[in-house]
Amino acid sequence: MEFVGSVVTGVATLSQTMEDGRRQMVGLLLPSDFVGRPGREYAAFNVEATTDVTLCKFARKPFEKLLNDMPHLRERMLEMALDELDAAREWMLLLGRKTAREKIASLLMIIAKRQNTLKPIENVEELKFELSLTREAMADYLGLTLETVSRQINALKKDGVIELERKRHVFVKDITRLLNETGDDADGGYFE
Amino acid sequence: MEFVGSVVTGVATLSQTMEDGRRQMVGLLLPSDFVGRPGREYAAFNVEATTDVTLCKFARKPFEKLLNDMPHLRERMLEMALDELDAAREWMLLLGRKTAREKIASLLMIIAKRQNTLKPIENVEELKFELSLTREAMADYLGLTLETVSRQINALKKDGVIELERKRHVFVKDITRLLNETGDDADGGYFE
DNA sequence: CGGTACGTTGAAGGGATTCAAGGCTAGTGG
DNA sequence: CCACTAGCCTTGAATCCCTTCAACGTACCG
Repeated sequence: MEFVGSVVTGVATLSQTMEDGRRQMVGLLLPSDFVGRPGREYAAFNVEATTDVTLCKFARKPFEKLLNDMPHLRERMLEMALDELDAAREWMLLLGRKTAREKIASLLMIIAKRQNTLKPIENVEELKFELSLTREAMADYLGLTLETVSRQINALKKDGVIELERKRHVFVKDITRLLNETGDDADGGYFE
Repeated sequence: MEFVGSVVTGVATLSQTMEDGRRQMVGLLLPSDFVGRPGREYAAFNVEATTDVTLCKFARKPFEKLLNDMPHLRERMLEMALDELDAAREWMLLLGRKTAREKIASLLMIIAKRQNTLKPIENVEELKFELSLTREAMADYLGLTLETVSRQINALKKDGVIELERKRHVFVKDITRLLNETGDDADGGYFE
């Protein structure tokens, strides 16, 4: 924990593991996300890269000094922390109450949103993106087993909600169709 | 969302509800917890009091002004947000990977910790506290049904891990015994 | 005393897990 | 060049934990 930083390219995960090996992902770090916690010596969670990652890193101590000198930076940090908290709470709804199928659909939407920078153009109805996670990583994200992830992804494919290419490339013809599978109300903020 | 504030006495909850009624609690607000989000007009989640609550509240706009004038306040807000984020992540492990019994044990520990201000006296082995939540609220906290909550609480009682008085008062003779039921490693930070 | 909110308990059913086997693809070394 | 291995993914069958549905118990209150 000598450093803090920001993801520039690649994907990393934040996770927690129980003694017997059960694992839950608690953070998905995509480009622009912040890593580390100012004002804390130790790390509470495991950070792992799932692809090659380039990081823009700062030594923690000088960074903390910087926080004091630049009020805007701290303002930004607070904003980011609160956004993450909101995301964590959405995630809790997913983990606690959604079905396996809804979980998968939700994850696909989350990844799609983040990768496409989400232009607010309302006419976007198609979507194409890459899953940079293995089935196991998805399972850890969603609180499922990798078998269930595999089955549900293929079920969505069989039902024509998504199309797959080489297991990792997803193509969505009709976004609202996928949106309806997430269990979220209305458009889930996708078009805002 | 015209106000922000801090809980002084009582218990409130932060929750999210799906169209069909499924509900997940995403925040448990106990005395000293902060309510509301500076810099945001609308509320993303429902806040409900589960007991009578006294609140120390501030109009949001002046409070935001205060944040700019007092750097220490913003520092404190950031710290609180990051602590909440850590708590949310522990909660995610609970929701995604723990069994019903582990969930109940974990919830009991969480409430116990917060109500007893947790003196770091290591000799504490007994514990007595009140559940200010209904079975249904616990279910919403844990991502279970209220029936499962009821069954698991009574199972813990039958196994001698806890004792009950009038359904809401819990007495724990042997804390480590309860701790072992949570699925967390070691002491879960209880004695730190 | 009826009504309501909260809690318990039983029986049946189902969605996800567990266990097991096999397929696909890329990289490696003979 | 081609087995050969390793990592990832899929699929089936059986099992189990939790949910669902239903009935009943209890305490409090007008």
